[in-house]
Amino acid sequence: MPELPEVEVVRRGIGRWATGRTVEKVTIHDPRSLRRHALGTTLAEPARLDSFAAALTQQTLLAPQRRGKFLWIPLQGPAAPAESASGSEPVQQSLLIHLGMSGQVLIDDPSAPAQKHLKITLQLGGECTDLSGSGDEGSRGEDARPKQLRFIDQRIFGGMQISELVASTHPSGSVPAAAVHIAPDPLEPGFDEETFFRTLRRRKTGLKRALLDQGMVSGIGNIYADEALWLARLHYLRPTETITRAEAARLLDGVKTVMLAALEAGGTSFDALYVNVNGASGYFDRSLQSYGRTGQPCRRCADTPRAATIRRDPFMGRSSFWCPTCQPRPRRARA
DNA sequence: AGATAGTCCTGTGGGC
DNA sequence: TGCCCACAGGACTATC
Repeated sequence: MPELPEVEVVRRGIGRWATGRTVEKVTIHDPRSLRRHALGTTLAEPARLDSFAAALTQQTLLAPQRRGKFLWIPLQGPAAPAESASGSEPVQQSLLIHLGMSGQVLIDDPSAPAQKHLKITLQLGGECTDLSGSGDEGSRGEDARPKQLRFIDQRIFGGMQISELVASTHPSGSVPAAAVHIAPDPLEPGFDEETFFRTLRRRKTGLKRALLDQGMVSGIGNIYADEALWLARLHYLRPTETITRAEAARLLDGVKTVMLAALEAGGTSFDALYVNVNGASGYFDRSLQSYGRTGQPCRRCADTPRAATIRRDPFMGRSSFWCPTCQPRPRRARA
């Protein structure tokens, strides 16, 4: 399940291989991946899909951005004839991508066979202008060959849409309108711990529910929520209004620790034409401390007199994993 | 405002 | 072997 680290790996991959390239052709293999595109407009279905292709065609892909699990590519139109007469600021559009549960983005050779769950293909021309890639792979000549950006999604919880950029505290200065309700993520330079703490205290809900609320803090999914809570030694049902400043700091520390570790494990794995994603950053199998470890010994208290095994509780239609010794259940629990 | 339930999907795996 | 069903998950909507 792609959470923040996996999305960041994808962002870097797209930046390395697609920045500066121009969309020459858009193919929609499955319109369900555009479910959220042009929502709220009165466009009839065929026109709605056409508007996606039209908004992208001949646009240049600028450096991709991310907030939480939301990924977007700002678009730049063909050099417009002097339009300053109108005086109004042109609206800048972006291609907004969410990977959902099973989304992948690949940069592929056009001749590569279609993947089983291929949903959208962008034919890319031009040449990649990103200079951050290591010089040893992807020579200039290779970068100038036609490529395809492919969106693949087995379960179709993810999708693409065109969304206009609006001013924001995001480091890039803007976010897509369709993602304005998403809070800053803990790895964002402007993330404010004090705001996080105060928002948390004002809530009257359970700690994990708050962590999963993307409007409160973004980028955290079910897996990393459990891992961060384990690291911070906090129970997932702790009422948010009882969290102390020190506990909030510990929690954020846990969130950042697990995300950075996953990023390190997954960030090295993407290679030339395969912008890896799909959750499995390589981190999952090896380093998880609580998630999915039902009945297995907790690695922290294992050698103590109170050694416990990881428990699994049903929670919000999914599961919560926790250690009864390290994360004692509060007297007053709150879902 | 917050809680809850329902919706969108498909592959996997357990039970029989 | 094969069928059925529960389950997994993020984000959004509707309803209370």
